[in-house]
Amino acid sequence: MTPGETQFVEEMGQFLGSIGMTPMAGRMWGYLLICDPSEQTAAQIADALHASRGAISGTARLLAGPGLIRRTTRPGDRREYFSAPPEALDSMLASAGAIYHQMGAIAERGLATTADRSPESRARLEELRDVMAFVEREVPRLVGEFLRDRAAAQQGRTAVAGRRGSP
Amino acid sequence: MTPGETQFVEEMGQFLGSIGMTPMAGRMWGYLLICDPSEQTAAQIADALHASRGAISGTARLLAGPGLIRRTTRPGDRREYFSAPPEALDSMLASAGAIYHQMGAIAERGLATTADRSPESRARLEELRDVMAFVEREVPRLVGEFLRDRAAAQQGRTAVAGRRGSP
DNA sequence: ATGAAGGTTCAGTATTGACTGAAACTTCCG
DNA sequence: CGGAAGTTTCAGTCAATACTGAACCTTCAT
Repeated sequence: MTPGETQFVEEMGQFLGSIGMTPMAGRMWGYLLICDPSEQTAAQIADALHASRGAISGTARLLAGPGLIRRTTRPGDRREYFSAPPEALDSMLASAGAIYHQMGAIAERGLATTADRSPESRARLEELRDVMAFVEREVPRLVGEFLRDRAAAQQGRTAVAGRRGSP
Repeated sequence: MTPGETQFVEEMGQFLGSIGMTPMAGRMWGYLLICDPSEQTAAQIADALHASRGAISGTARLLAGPGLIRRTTRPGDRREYFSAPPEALDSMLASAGAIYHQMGAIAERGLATTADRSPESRARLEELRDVMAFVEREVPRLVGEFLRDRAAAQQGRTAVAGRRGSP
């Protein structure tokens, strides 16, 4: 890896580390976003990140859970190949949505346990719950829309690219 | 606090703790969502959460930064009062948006440092950047829309409530 | 079978960072 | 000016946890 790539990987590590994932998860995902070829073995990743195989193993499970990475195998090859698939972004936004869901659930439980309190007292929690419910409902719809549009645009671009360079 | 309220506060602490904030920040915010009266002094909060003054002070700065809590003062009262204002939700969603922004920025820097790589190699990062840009742009718009609608609904409900109970 | 290679698990370590509590600072009152 | 009330700062402690590395398990080739 070039110094710039190392820095990118490290930044992603710090970033995902700061929002609840482990730094190693960020590094591994970051590396899988820029590596060539796009599929890499555990040994290759461990080597590139100067990490132990144990860390890669555990982190791979962590990332594969919410679908951030894909694990593939090849006939006649006992190794596993990891990659950051295009669907990873959907998965990431989906798990972001899960956060809103959790928050809404906590608010709901809070409301249940303060059922006897004054309406003004409960208003804050009610608002929290309502906003979370709205975001949880609408954001996936919005993102789905975007992904559909982008897929269509991609198709168009490919068709144009096919005709490219023909004078 | 009742056991149920304590549990709510603790859940919020664990939750915000798990996504990058400190547990104490979650507890404090949770407490400010359910406390009565809605404005509380640092001493009251420290007492309710069995926490040190120092922790409350530091956490208050942490929460006030992104606007999750409001600090108010009263004439002839040297104490500061903390509360979770209605705008807190906007602020929260805004700082959630900041996360997408950060991610987009990291992707952008990654693209800058891999400028000489093949298009296929950079496609993953480009997609990440594009999706982040889209979410960062559209989600605040969506939320703004919701808040406006809710404000309007609130107004209507208040008018109806004023006529309530008159057969 | 036996061995090699890939993968997982887990006890141990090292580091991080959240919280405490005391001291210092600020602001207001007598 | 002296002091009391409130707040902030910070060094120190303690707990959480991310990572290492060795042992173990599994699968395939010879």
